[in-house]
Amino acid sequence: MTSREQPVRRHSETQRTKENSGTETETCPECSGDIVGTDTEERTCTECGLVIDGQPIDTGPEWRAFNAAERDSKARTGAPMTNTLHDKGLSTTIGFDTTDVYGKAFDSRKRRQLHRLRRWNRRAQTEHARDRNLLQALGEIDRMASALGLPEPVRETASVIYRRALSADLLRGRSIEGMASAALYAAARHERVSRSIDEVTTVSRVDALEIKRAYRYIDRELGLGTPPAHPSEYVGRFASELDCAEETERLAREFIETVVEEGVHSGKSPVGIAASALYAASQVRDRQLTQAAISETADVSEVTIRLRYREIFSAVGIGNDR
DNA sequence: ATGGTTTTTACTGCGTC
DNA sequence: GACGCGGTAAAAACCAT
Repeated sequence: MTSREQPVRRHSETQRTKENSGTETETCPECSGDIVGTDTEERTCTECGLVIDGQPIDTGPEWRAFNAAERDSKARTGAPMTNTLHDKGLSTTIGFDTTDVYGKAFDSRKRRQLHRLRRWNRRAQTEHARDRNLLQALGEIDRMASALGLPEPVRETASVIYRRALSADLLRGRSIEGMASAALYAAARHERVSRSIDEVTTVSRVDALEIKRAYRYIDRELGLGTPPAHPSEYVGRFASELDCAEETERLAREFIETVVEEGVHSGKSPVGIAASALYAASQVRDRQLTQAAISETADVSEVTIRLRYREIFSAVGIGNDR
């Protein structure tokens, strides 16, 4: 202990700085030191030891229980509210007691009735949950699709995929967001207007890893058999984003055709090939595009572009005469 | 988990404007 | 000196097993 006497006084008036700014910092009225402690315990000043509002709130129960059964019988509250359930956890559940409030056993007629009630109650709830789930997911798909400029048929396909996943019970423990993103990603590839995972990520509320995981899961479980993305699916967008010459884009597409026919592309990322083909084409024609610029818009490293475009050149039979 | 392949990161050096 | 490019080694990511 320090030799300094710690003053213990009650003081209910506190100065609050930064009134409405998220993190609330309190300052001691005596020495303007920092106040530590939460509502449930004593709050004290770190500098002078002044106790602020020293009447902690006990959030626990006011009764005591010595075993689980006793706790059950004394507790008057249930599970906390949650937003992860469609009804915030506030739905009715029909218990499994076989006795009425007086402890008298139900007759068989009553028991059958209860059984029916339980069943319909459960059905109504899960139907409801599914509807809400679907509604939210379809909304998300729509939003992301517009953001990515994907046409109507892709949204259709995405909804179908999502519905299939839902009815196949693939949603357990997975986020609606992630699943919706994955469904959209898969749909775009099926409709041959692929977007990269990275692109989907930019408009999704979940990260790339989750989308990837969800995608692989539904692709496998639903037997989607998603075809590999063709490099030329990316060329158009990259070209317009870089606003390069029409002719360069056309040449890039030619290169890609050749490369694909030769099979040089297998195993390599289609995005990288598309980017490199553009670079290669630009080198042949006007040399307007830099590796850095393409790397930026296509999200492919410059190294990869270098590696690929050399392969492209040798595949299309362009020597080192640039 | 593992191992093979591809991609990225980080860095260095060269020629040009 | 900044820029565009090439090359390399090592790390990281990816993918099938």
